Amino acid sequence: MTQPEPGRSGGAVPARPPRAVTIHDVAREAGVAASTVSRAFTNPQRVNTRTREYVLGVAERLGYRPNPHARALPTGRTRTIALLVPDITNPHFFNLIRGAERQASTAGYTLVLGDTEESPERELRHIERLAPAVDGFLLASSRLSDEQIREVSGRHPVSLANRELEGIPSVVANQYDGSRQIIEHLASLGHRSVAYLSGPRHSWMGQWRWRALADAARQIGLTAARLGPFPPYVTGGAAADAGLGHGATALIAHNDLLAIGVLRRLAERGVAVPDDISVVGYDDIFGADFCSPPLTTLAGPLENAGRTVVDGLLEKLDRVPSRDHPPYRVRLPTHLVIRGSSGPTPRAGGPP
Amino acid sequence: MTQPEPGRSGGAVPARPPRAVTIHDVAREAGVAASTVSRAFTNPQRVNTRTREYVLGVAERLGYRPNPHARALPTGRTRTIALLVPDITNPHFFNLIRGAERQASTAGYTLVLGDTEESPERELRHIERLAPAVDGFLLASSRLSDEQIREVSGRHPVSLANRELEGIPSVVANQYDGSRQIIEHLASLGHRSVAYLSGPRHSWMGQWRWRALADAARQIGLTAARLGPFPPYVTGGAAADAGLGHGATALIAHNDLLAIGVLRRLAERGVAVPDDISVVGYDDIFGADFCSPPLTTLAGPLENAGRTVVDGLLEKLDRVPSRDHPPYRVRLPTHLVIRGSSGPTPRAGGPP
DNA sequence: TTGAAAGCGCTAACAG
DNA sequence: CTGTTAGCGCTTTCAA
Repeated sequence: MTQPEPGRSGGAVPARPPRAVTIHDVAREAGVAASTVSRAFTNPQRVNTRTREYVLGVAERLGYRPNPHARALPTGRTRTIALLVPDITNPHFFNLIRGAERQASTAGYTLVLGDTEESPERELRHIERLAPAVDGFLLASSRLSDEQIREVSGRHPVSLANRELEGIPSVVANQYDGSRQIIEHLASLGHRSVAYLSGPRHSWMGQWRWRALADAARQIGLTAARLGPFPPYVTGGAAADAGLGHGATALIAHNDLLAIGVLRRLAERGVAVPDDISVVGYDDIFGADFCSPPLTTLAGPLENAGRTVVDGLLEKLDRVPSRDHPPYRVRLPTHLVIRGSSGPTPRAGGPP
Repeated sequence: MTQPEPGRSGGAVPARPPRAVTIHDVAREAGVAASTVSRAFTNPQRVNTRTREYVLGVAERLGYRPNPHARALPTGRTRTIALLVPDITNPHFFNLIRGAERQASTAGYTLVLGDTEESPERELRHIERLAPAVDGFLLASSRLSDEQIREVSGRHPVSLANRELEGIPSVVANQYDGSRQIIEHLASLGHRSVAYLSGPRHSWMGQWRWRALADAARQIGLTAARLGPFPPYVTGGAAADAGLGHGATALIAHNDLLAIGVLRRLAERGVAVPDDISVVGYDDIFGADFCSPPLTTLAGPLENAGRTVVDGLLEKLDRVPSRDHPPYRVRLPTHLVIRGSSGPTPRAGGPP
């Protein structure tokens, strides 16, 4: 037997009128004009201290909540921002999302989340759809071209994570230094030939990683090959076969998801890690420390990045439009977490 | 040298007026009244086919986008829903979130995400804050009491995931059957004494899990103890010590996060899994298949649950208020994924 | 310092 | 079937 739906007339709970208390209710109750109530909230210094306090008290007592939509209409400001990520289920983004959510929430903003599923078209469609509802966009690991991002940025406030573009606020983990750390680590272990298992063709980070790896390899004097692209998921195990075929002694995967997939495939093939081949990833995602062997990977401060990308956008939103201002651009330090998946080069012959 | 900010006057890109095209622009251009344009979008059948098509064409050409805030004002409907989860970074929720985001998006709704960080107070605060901006709430693994949920549900449309409450739409994975499967699996392996490592005190799922485990254990004739509560994170390794101290031959963790933490602690202690002790988890999260040993765990269709919880809410939102309607209540099937962390009971003596 | 009044963009009666 | 007219709740000139 189902009990009566609460909030319906006739139920145990008295059906309060669903209409929320407005600025007018407060005004009437406080004996002032609606505009004064409005000011008391949005421009406190422009109303007499005593009236303000009184009005605020009445509002409190009546349980007044400003209606964000009504507020958005005359001001054009919604106090909502959108975060678009290519893959909501990729652990890489978890902490980024959390950081962004926290920072937005702290600043009194609401965060809406969009999953672009690695598709530039979907990304644009999301932007299009969300544009009238939000004050700006946080684009994380955007799959758009530079052109497209500029275009979007010309139309709406934008802040970038894992991507840099002249004149647009951005935050990235320092992949250049990080990639060098990887190469140095591998070189110190005796490796002379490494392969980079690349991710999505449109991944800006990926291009950077490869460039940094190649630069460092050249300078240190070992050979680096770029293989792929491979899907940046644990299902990208095929990358392992490509790596094996290439003959490198160390595989550097586009991200940890792919690295874990590679680890698996290698295990299936009976290839020992790190004895036969070393594997390194990027991101230090959840799981990188307990896969087997635990993954050597480049870690970045993701939650921090999430907060920072929000800062970049808010800074832009609040900036006085007339003043010229250096664009907000942040590079966060990375560090190599050395675990069990990287080790000395296998010796060509048996023991001496 | 920084290039001029796009969208500023003086930049290379001409600064288009930021004012969006409205219903009036379309009306003027099409030579009809604004209300006709409005109807063409929201009530297509009430406008002459030819005018409608013409108007829609003009709107298209002008790049008209309805302003959701303006639309929300007279209707009270925002086409936005909020999803609140206790821990954004818990992989358990990833697929739930994705499912919800997809379903919402498909239905033309926008999803806003809130992280309650396992705190009932924060959960209420989020609801309070978001209430004027959304049409309803999706509460996943809510940490609120039944009382509190009823109260919230009396005030706003609510749909529940991982929780059931009379008269409120809900979706849960069938933990009862699932827990029985776990007990049967363990019993078939020869275990006679198991311990449940419990999670948050306010976890409704947790209480269910324990109840189901206890029932099944009693019926099948093995003893089950409830230990804890322990934090439901990988950092909850202390649960392993409690389990060891208790002397059970199988440990059933509140969730996979905790189970993975237990696995780790056990490894540190030199306790072999499953030879010395078996470990089972709940959720089949990302990583459960590649931790070591891979985790035996109860899997549920999370993405499906995400879609379903959205359906529950939309159904409620669109329901004719006057008609009595059976509450939308779904139980999704679960299945036990048997991996390497569960095995036969250790024999008391050595080999015979 | 405060009030009156005019919108923000859209919907929804109500006439015609 | 379509146009006119009020608002939705709030902000923001403009006067007083």
